[in-house]
Amino acid sequence: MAPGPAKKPSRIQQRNRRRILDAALDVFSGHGYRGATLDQISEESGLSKPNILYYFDGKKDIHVTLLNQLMATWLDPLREMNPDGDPLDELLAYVHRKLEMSRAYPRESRLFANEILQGAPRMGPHLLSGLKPLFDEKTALIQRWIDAGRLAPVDPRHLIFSIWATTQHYADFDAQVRVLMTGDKAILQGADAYLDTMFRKLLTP
Amino acid sequence: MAPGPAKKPSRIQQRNRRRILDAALDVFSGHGYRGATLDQISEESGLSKPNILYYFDGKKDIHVTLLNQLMATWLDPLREMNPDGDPLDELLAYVHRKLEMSRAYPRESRLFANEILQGAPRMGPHLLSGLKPLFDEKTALIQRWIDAGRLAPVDPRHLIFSIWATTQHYADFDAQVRVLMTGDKAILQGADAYLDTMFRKLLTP
DNA sequence: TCTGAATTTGACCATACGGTCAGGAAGTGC
DNA sequence: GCACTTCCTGACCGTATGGTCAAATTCAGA
Repeated sequence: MAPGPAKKPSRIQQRNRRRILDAALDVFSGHGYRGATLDQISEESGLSKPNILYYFDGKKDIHVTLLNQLMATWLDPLREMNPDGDPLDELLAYVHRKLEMSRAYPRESRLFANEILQGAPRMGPHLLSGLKPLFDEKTALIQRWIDAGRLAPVDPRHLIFSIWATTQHYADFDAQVRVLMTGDKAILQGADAYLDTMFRKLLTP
Repeated sequence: MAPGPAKKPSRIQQRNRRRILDAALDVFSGHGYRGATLDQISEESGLSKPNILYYFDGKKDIHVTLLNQLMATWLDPLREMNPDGDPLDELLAYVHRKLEMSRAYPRESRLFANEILQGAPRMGPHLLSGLKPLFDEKTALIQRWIDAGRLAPVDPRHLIFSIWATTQHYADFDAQVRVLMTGDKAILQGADAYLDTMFRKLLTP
């Protein structure tokens, strides 16, 4: 029987569950759900396959756990956008935070991209219940800023999309970016300056 | 023995190879390379599994064929950027063509995204030999336009990245976009107007 | 140190997968 | 109609995969 949810996890449980999830993040983000195997996760984590299944109810359970963890922190940058701040500053800060996430958590970005790319079969409800409300809230906020003349008039929804697309591109398409930017060490730094210019010009009233 | 490359393909061969590739595009773009199975391609195409292996040398052969076909047409919009045209017009037209590709060939876009996401294991050389030269050529062209004062000064490489990211986003993250834009039928039309504004403001000197 | 619970493992299972093969069905040219 | 090639299929194979289980090992508290 897998450790029930009632009792608090021992130190061993914490350590091994973390190991498994870390290895699984590597494997799932690199091969997609179906392409990932428990044996790979086993090898990468250093735990035997049956032992992994002692800590998780199965492959799907591991994947779902990862996606839940991800959703919990992935939207933080958007959540932090402050209605009382300066609109342009807030949005540019959001772009910056989002790009920083690409740098710090590329595997998480790719895990998410894989799931969406395949039609979000294991995440559809989460998107609707977790992401949609926040998205609606923030697009409404941006619209209010625009109506008040504090931002240039653009469709807030497409604005958010373009921020996500441009920032996540550096993590998700890393293999391509790397080939095309051979020799340039400071890719993300250049991206930061570029995106700042871009969104500043777009949004300045 | 699979049909050799020496003889011209019969009508049956043309039809069945096309069927297989079309089905395979569905399956590969939706599940990634490892996640796709010959049985799925078999069912989707209406051809038996051994028959599929009569036309192709194996799963890998089908995938490679798709990627080659893709590369041949995928870069056309970029290739068409005319050095003698008006810089701003050329770039905005490129954005428009790229977005149109997302609308017309979403499966191809996702096939490509899947491959890059997983580190381009079967496409790395292609990127270097096919994409890199074109990328270098066009970024150099844009830089010349900038040096001549005909475009606002931005990093041409990040400019291209941002065009790819924003346009392909609507195909690759379709599942997410659909959830967040419930009710809006004309998503791509709105995107077209938004991106036009965005890049116009960015690039106008 | 002893004891019961938590942790770990080797051996095993059913299924699914990519691929093969011998032979049958269907075209094609004469 | 006949012969020859092309096209197609059912049955099969070796391997990989997700998962199970009984038994062994380790751990934590008294």
